[in-house]
Amino acid sequence: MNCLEGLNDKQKEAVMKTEGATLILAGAGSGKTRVLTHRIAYLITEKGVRPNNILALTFTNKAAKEMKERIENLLQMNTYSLWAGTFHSICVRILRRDIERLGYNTNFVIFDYTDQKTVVKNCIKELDVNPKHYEVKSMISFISNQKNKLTSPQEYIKEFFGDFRERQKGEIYELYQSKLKSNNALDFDDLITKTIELFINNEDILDYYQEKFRYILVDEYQDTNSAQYELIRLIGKKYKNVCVVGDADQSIYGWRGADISNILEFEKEYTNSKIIKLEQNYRSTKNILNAANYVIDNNMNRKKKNLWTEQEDGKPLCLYNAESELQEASFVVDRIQNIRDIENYFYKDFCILYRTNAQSRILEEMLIKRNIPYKIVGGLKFYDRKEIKDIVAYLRLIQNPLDDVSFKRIVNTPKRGIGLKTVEKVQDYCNNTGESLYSAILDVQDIGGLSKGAIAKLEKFSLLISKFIAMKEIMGVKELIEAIINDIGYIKELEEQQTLEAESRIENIKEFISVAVNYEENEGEKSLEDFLANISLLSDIDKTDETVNNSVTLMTFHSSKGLEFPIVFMTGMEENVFPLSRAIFEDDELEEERRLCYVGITRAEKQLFLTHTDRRMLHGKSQFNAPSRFLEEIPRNLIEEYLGEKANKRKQIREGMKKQEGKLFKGHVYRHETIKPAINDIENSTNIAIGTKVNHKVWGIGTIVQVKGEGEKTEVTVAFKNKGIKKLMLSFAPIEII
DNA sequence: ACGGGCGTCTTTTTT
DNA sequence: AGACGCCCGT
Repeated sequence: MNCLEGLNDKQKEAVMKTEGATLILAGAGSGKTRVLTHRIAYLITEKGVRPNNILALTFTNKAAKEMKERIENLLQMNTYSLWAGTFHSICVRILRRDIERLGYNTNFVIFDYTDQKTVVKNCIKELDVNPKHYEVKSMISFISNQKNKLTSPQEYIKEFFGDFRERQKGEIYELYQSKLKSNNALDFDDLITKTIELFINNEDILDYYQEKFRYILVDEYQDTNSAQYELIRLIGKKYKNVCVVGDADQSIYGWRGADISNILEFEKEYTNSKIIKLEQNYRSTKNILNAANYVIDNNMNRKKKNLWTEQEDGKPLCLYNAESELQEASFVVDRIQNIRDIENYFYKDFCILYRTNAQSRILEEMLIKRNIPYKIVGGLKFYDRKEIKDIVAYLRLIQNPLDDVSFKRIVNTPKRGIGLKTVEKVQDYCNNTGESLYSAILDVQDIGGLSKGAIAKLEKFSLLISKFIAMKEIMGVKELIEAIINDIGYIKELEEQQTLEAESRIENIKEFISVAVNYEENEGEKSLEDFLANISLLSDIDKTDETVNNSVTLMTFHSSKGLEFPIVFMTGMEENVFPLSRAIFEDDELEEERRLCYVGITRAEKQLFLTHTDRRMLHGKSQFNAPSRFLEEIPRNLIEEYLGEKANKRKQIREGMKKQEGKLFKGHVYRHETIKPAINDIENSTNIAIGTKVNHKVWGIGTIVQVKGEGEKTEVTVAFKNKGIKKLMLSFAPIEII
């Protein structure tokens, strides 16, 4: 076996530079996964490193799994002792061993976003602060930000003691954290920060892992946040054999705390670090790669690099301007069918990308209508379905009886006549004794103020849970789930409803059981806690059904990171959609959108389609958006516009425009162009366009930044000098066009 | 305790 | 458009 076979010089260098810190700047499609796997194989065979001395951090569990499989193929040995996984799953593994040192139990559960919302809501209520001032969503991201910066609630409160609002935010954070602890629960960020805390407070444990993980590899390094950076720094401090692979141009998780400056920090932290650049792209045709290079070049805040390919020019990019999202969907599906028929591609070779999950619906409907098999990544959120969350809540309470959030979810699901008032009384009791809800109802007589009926019902419930806890000891996960469903009569209740919705819920539950079967067949360890951690740490990519074989893939641009497809459709290429409206006025956010666009383009191997529509239903309203600025950033000679048979009229209009403007794609013509109405209303069109200057009776001069609706209902958003942004009904507003 | 109905709000990406 | 929360009647 030769670990260097088939690699180019740079790749070889990256594989062989095993000692010391290495920063691999790997452009899109430059074979970084290949380098990582070969590097690990090289470490094992050539350097005699034992697999259990290697830690590989990946972005999804799927990537970890694939990496292990490839190494196994390369080396013909099993990689059981190699730790490869996401930051989160690796941290769970570490915490399961030693989290007791931090005062948690090793059977802790992981709280997802829904649980976090519940906890934050409780905190706001309990602290009796004005909920208007502290939106749940922004509190969660506030807390997440603090954790990623490794700021404790106490530190935050201390720092902002003088500022009432900030201090109160700190207090919510503090209460949130203590609630998590009393529930014996960790949120996603805690998995990282608690591991760091464990290391910092326990030198022996840190030392153990420093010795264990002598070689560390980190994939998708551009998307790590400061906490993750700190974690790597701690573990790697002793041997400094840290190899990170990333591409700053593909950093798309800034909103989640990912920090590109980690790349700069890396060079500072590891003074003798070696930087290796992989710039040859093996994935895409010249046309596609050029388009990507041109687009990303518009980002000011970036190091130039030269990504090149030996491949042929390939087909030009195909641009399509639809009237509506329906027409857009129908175009995409037409092309898929057509190309598959004529050019020998399979359905699995196609991928449809969009900016937001909400855009998938129309595409799905069209695919169903035309009988094309497809799978959708994310969006669907199988594990967010009520019926699944209910069953999971049972499992969580069984595995961690301190979990009050799950307790409250299921105490009256299915209906047992235990209402809010009763639960509140138990909660009051618990607030005094410090017990968990489940523990309190074990001695339900001790709780004051409950009616006889309530006591009986609670007793029955506590017996039920106790029984399940006993069953857990002797049953596998699948068996346990089936026992629970039978016992509580969940499916029976649904069957009685006899609705389509109930039917699909039953289907989902069956699907969930097969998830458990799968888990028991494939996973080495088979505990309930491991099962639960497993399902909560799955990325959207991990969750997609691998068994659906030959189908078109639909997903967001974000989910597509790290993947590749022969033929890619980038849909919804419109201002306010992509880039998203809120990113347009923020330079940083706009640049991140552009990187996202770059990620999208570079997914394509052979052919790339770009579609945009004149009119799109968004949030229940018709919107007219100009074509995305990213389209203008692609040189015109790389693009061929698709004009279907119905487009003759359109073609004439466009030809006319071309003559007028001289060029269609040069400069920012589109954005200042009159909003194009749907063809049939052309007679009714007005001169209102984005960029039009208007004079308002009261507010003076302003610029139109958005136009929504049509006809009498047209609503314009105008940015006034010094007066801010106002929404106006065109038909009533006292404005005139300047 | 529970469910229906009405009004309000919000609009991203996710481990 | 859709989710969510609140209120009221049973």
